[in-house]
Amino acid sequence: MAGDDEGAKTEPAHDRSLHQRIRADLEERILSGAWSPGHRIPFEHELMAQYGCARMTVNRVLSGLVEAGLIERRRRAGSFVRRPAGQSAVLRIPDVKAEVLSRGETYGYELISGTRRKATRDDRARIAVAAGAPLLALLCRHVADGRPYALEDRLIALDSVPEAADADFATELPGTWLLGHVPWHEAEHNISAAPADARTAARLDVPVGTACLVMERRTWRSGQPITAVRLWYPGDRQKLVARFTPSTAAGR
Amino acid sequence: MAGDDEGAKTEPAHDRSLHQRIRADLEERILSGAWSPGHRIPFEHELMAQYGCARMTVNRVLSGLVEAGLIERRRRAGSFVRRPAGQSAVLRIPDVKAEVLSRGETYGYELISGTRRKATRDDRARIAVAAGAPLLALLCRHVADGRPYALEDRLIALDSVPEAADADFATELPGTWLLGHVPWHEAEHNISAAPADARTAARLDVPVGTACLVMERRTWRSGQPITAVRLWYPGDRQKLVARFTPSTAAGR
DNA sequence: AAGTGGTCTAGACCACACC
DNA sequence: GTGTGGTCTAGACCACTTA
Repeated sequence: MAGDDEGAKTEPAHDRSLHQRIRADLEERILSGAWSPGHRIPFEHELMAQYGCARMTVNRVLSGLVEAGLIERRRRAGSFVRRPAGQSAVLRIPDVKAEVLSRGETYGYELISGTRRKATRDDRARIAVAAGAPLLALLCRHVADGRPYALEDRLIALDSVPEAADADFATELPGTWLLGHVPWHEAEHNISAAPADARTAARLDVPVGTACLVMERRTWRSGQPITAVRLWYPGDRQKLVARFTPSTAAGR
Repeated sequence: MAGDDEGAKTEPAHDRSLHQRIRADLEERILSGAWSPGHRIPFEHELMAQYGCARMTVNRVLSGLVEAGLIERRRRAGSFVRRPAGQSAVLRIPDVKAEVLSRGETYGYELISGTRRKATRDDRARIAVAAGAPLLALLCRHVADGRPYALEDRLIALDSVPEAADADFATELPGTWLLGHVPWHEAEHNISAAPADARTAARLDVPVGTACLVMERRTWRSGQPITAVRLWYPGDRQKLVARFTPSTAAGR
């Protein structure tokens, strides 16, 4: 009969649904090392018997473990604990304003310059638009507690986002504005360290040559470049934090 | 009858399974902006009718979209396209050897020093062990094409990984050895920029003050600290690359 | 009260890999 | 062949939320 899942209801078991409990059970065994990499975990029909549930239920759990990168499955052979491949991490990059406010500092923003121009050779190394395509080039400063916090050097492809030409970036953050107008897009981040050149150092109010964290982000939507932004953070003021939890991040 | 999924077999449709095609359909609508944030997507029973399939099938798809952070669901109300929150990215941090080899350069490794000591105050700021707990402190150099590539400054908690005392880190990479002995663990990464101090600069063969990317990683397993490592990369030689694909990374 | 999603069942057919 | 996972069905009961 449908619905009379014995294991699930006769034992309330902390409110979690059956598949969540099975998932937690298996994850615990894998992450604790009780089942080390390469170990063959029970077949679906064995888990069905152990938990007294339908095959669909254990299948759902195992599919989730595959998606999380914890196991791999081979027909006829079974399911196996994966070896964690390399190190992956989920890096959260909040927008600069939220970042400053979360540090309990006051936030300020200034548009230093905003110009419209046709893509130069240098621009095209940063953002993959056609030669001569119209771009909006912005330079802004983010300020925390009155001190320069980060310098933002951004290009926006006007072919992809023509409305940007009419936006007022003196009052609205380019990143926020873009998220509102082009909500979902792919992104690639490049993080490196570089010494501040004379102009950058002046704008950040740090000595020339100060080690800076440079975050470059290029985003596009279905192949169309949207924007390329370079953020300069004086190294001692900024840290990027990333957390890695095996069950969340796939090691694939 | 079970198995006679009309949509799936009468139209082979590029080999993908039914739920994969539904998933791709919905994702395309969301990511293209056709369904913008806040939009209510069809109810499960409507999707059942549209695709001529069982409710379980569309439910599976929608659950996947929730997990991917693309939609949120509310009982009685429906399912809604989420607004992408902040910027998240999946950062892959390969082990240094793989990193060098993937650049097509030859890889070399040297153990500069390896000492066993009781945790000092400074150590305990980096790795949360008890005062006086035994630590293994390693200093190693990674070499690419004969040039110093990165400096690795690592602490290993011997209380958590006693076998590390007997490992030969002159020949075996500490990171690789640890992955083999403590396969799954949580990690936290801190990425910043700093100028190379005199000793670091000498070991990396760069001028003092060179902007370096400093990656600090602390890992533990069920609360037990395992290792803390600090990797110094001369800024101009190293970039961390992260990609963000909405359907992969949850914006939660 | 009604309608949504959340979960689960007990089957089924199929593809694939190994024997 | 045989046994595994991959997928799908046509129901079902329940919890929750909104009207």
